[in-house]
Amino acid sequence: MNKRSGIESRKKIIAAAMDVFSGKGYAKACIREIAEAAGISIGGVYLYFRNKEELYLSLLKNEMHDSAVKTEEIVEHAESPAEALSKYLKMHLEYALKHRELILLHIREHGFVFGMDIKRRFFREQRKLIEKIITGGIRRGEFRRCNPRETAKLVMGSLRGIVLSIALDNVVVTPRMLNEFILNGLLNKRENRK
Amino acid sequence: MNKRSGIESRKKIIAAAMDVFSGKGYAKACIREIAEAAGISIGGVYLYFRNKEELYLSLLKNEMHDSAVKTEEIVEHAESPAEALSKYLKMHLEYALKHRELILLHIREHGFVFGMDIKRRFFREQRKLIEKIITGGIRRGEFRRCNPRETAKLVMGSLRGIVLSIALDNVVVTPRMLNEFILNGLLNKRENRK
DNA sequence: TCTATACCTGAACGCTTGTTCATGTGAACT
DNA sequence: AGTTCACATGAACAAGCGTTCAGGTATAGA
Repeated sequence: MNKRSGIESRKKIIAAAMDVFSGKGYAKACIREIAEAAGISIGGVYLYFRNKEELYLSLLKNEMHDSAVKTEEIVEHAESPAEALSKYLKMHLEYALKHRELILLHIREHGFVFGMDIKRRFFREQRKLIEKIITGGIRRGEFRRCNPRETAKLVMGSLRGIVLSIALDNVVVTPRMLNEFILNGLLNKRENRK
Repeated sequence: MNKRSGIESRKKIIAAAMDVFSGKGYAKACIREIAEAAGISIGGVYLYFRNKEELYLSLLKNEMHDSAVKTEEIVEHAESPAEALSKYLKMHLEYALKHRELILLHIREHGFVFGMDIKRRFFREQRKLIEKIITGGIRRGEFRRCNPRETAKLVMGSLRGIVLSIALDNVVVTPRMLNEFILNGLLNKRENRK
């Protein structure tokens, strides 16, 4: 392992790119800024990544992998569907608070189509996970009857909006609030009006 | 009113810009494409709008006004808070299905900060509207006890995510599904486990 | 018809950005 | 010390885009 290995440089570029892309979006992030943040020359970036797009996609893939591992793990150990969903939501929220980079998966870089397959896969897998939880919850009588697939889509859509609001607009949301909202909805079932 | 009035040209530019910005986002939309779609010269666009940013902001303002008028109207005539919210959600969904342009208000052009005051105002006003509905619903016993302000934020965040999913990813969501989701949440209150 | 003015055009300009490539350097090996 | 090769540099290039501006035209009024 020689001293001037490219491995370190690659890592630096990835870290810098993650920061710049997360903060500025794909369009406004420029390779010069990433290179500078990485302490690498502009031409040096191209020793490791064919182009800007490939760099971005590389980050997406990393992020997706990290995220997927975490969510499966957490949900695997829950005692009930409601708890599983709670943990899922909590994990996602906390991750969003600590890792701005998550928004790369949630955000839709308007006007750019590459990476859509990755993002779609991320959403599909997350949706399936939630669907599974919902289906289990219905079977156990914990969740009301509904179309698990469609409902999972709504949960994912909501989560996306909320994660984006947190990451981009500094909205404050606690896991408990979110949990209450998703699990309980708005109607007052105590009254049992319907 | 002379024949070669600038009024028509201005309208054409606005219509074309709305289409291009909605479809491509701010970064990828270019003045040349807008000019061509409007049937106006590139330099002609600058007779009416000082620059690209001003054009975009002009669209935001129009869209915000249109949207606000519609929502106030609909909610004003509802018989109950639950109905008001249902109508609000329905209107928003249907509008999103028919008018892609709505996403200009919902989307966060990552990396661009102008227009944020407009978008924030839009969100604040919508949130207040929803908060009012929720507060009324709680008072009437229709909605469960919760913090109306925080919950309104969650409703808005969710709606944003869902609208974006519809507009950008062609997710299918019916007003009824959304309504059920927001009003009922997931828990099975029939069981009254808690 | 002439004049003034509002509307209009599109080539040119200047800037930015992604990318390339000629050149250089450090490290390891002989 | 000389050689090789992986890593690295940054000026230069080309393309794209926002914007400008010299020049043109249509319209209305005198």
